[in-house]
Amino acid sequence: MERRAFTSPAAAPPVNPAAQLPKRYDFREVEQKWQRWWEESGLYKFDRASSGPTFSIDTPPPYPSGELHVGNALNFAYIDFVARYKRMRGFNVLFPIGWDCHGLPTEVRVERTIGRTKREVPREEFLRLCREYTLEWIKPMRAALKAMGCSIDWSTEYMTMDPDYWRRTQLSFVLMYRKGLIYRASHPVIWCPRCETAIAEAEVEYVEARRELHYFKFRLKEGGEVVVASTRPELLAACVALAVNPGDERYAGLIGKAAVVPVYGHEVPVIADEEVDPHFGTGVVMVCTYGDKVDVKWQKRHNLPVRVAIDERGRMNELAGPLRGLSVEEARSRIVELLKAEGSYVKSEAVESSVGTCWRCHTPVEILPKLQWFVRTKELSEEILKAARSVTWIPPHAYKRLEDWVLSLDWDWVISRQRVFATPIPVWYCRRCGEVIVAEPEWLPVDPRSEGPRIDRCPKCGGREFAGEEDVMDTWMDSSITAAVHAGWPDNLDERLFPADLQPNGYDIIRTWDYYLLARGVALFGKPQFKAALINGMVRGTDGRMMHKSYGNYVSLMEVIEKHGADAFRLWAALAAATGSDVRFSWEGVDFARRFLTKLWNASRFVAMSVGGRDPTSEDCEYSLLDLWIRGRLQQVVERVTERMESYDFMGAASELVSFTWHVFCDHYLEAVKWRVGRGDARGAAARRTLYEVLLTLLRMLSVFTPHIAEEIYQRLYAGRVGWASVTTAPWPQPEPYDPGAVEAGEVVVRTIAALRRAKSAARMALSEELPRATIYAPPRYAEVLRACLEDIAGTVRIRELEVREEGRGEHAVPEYPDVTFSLSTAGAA
RNA sequence: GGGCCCGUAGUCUAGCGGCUAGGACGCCCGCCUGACGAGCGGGAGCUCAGAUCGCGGGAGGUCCCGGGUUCAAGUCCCGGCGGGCCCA
Repeated sequence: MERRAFTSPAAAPPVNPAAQLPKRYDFREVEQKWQRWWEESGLYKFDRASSGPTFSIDTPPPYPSGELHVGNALNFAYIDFVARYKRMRGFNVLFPIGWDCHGLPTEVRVERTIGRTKREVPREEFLRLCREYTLEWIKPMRAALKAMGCSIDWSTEYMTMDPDYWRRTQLSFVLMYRKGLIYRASHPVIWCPRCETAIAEAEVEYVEARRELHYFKFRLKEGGEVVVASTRPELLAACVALAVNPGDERYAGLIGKAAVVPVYGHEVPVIADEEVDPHFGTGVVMVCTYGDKVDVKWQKRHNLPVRVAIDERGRMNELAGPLRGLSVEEARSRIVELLKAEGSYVKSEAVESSVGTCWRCHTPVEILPKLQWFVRTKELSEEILKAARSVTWIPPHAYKRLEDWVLSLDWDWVISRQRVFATPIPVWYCRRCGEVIVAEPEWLPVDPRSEGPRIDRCPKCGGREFAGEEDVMDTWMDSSITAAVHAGWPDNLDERLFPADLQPNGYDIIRTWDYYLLARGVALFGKPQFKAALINGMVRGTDGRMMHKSYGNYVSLMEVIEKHGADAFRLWAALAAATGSDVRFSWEGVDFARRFLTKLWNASRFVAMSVGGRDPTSEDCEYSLLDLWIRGRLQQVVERVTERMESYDFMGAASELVSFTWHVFCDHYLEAVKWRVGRGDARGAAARRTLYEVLLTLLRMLSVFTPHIAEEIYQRLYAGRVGWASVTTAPWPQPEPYDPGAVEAGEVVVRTIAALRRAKSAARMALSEELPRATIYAPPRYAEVLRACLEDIAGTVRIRELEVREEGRGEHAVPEYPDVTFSLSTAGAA
């Protein structure tokens, strides 16, 4: 029932508000304490019943890799800044969390962990293991998000591998199929012959390799011959054309003629294409289906036939005739022999080329045409761009990236994968007539790999036997509907939350995450799934390169948090670089942030000490000019910080807060009130009240970046008198009217005090040593305010007798106000 | 090859047409003040240290190069050079 004690904001927070602040700030203990309390008290839960304005965040579900890296952390830091700020601005914030579970990396890791491949284990068993390990790998990541102090509503947590999420993904498939936006067709895919699966372009690793470039002759049908160079002569059987550059006058006469493929004897046309490099080889390239990605493009562009010579295991098939049954490598040397025997072979030379390989097994990949499921994204392009233009992009040039991507797309989106751990495609085929049976919405979730359709007969031919689709969906099919799912789709879509107010992600996934979300938004809902996209930069290692374990510049988030604390990390993240640009990790930067927190803690100790057991808000106050000055300066800071938070300028907001707290509040104001803060009169009370209130306002704003220390100070110093359960959900400070004249006048006083202290120090006097006498010379407009603050100046600098004169000049000047000068008389002098 | 971003002191970073280009780290010098170094003492204080708490001061910059627009350009335009990301 401990939990119950925490659920009510009225329950006593686990600190004694009257206690003095300990000498040292122990972030290890403090941060965990508040993280636990925030979560257990449900402080950051989205309030479904509330009628207030909402703010919904489409949190990108992290991939359960086992460790939250600093890149994720930067993204989440930004999200949390926004969530906390909006909450304090009075919004009912939805900050959900989920896990994007499916995918090849998990399959591969599971295989490695159990030491067997997915083909050596029954599918059900393998899936069970994938789920189990995913749960394991989520644990440390969930812990890291909590250790960062993210104000996530954990009651929303979901996993894309949950049956309930499957249902949503599959429903989106069914709805899009019904709209005619999904079709099945044969299309080339990148194929790993060792893994026997299609893989995504992103999973191909290009390696530089030295290969033999073979030169051999094609006979022209009308007579004559042409020499072609290729690194893959074994694909001659799959040759469907020769291509030359249209600007290459050597071959101008060749275009349109027919050539005869050596060894095989079939005829292929000579075509012209701008993309042929006339300087490579002989300038004549053979087009095979498929040697590489360019072949795919050329085959499509020139409407060439498809001839497949390689099978799924990477062996040559019947079409390859004499090469049949050989592996690609064997076939390559064999065809060279055959060409030589035929007299078609010319020569070979070594060239450097990049070879696509499977990132997990490093086997060179092939391109094979396969029956696949597609989304008609090409024809949605215009609508997608229209939707994208209605979104606010932060920074604005992020839109350009998306636009370039959309316009450069050649193919529709292939959504089927020959894998295991993913959402199944809810489709069956009639064994007799091949009819496609797509699941009805009420059948979902369903796994056609182990379940049949809920019909007895094929609606077309009456057949009674069905084959379930073995292929599964691209994981982007799961994660491209998150905004809608967060808002309750399909069961109870909350219109207030959809489209999401904020879509935060890195620029590296604009072409995937943002693009797919937009495409699916348009396809399913006729609108974008988000209103604003906040695009963050990448985290680089201390050496400036992308952070990668293999580069040795990897820094673990948990290491940073353990050494310096979550607040230090968060503040560093805010200060490291402008929103949207890359940030370079630096231990010095984190250390700087931590030193600021020490400063804030010490300043708060001073305030606590000054206030003592009194209630500073109920004493009679006689404000001095300096009190009005700091209050005015604070208002300016509130305005600026608010402005910067509104434009997602975290660096601007955080540095404004840091420099004001440190270099205005501590360096000048605190020093200037030390002499009177302990006095029992109305001037002492004014200083105490001002210290107390200014610090609270700063803590409120700082809580966006450094919630733990802000909460600790608030709970110890303020919670007993102020009614907010937590400073992190207190109202954001509103700018209040202030006296600009007092700010201007106070500045003179503060600068004069600083100059006096410097002069005293230059005279090798201890600052605590009393100066017998000093005279300030100032023109009338300054003299007046300086006289009004005579006590402040004398008290702070410790001058027994201080006088302000309007005539004459002293030996030292105040740099900021050259008209103001002064003289000190050190001990002994008159 | 195409698109986008970037190029500011030894390092990192702000600056979005206008006072002597801000800030941080590092470096050098000085200092100790009623929150903000260590030890001793009941305390005024004393001792020590200062890479480790903090304060003050200082050195350090052809704002990548070349043109142009402008009374005025890190800041806008054009062209280079260099770096990065994405795509081909």
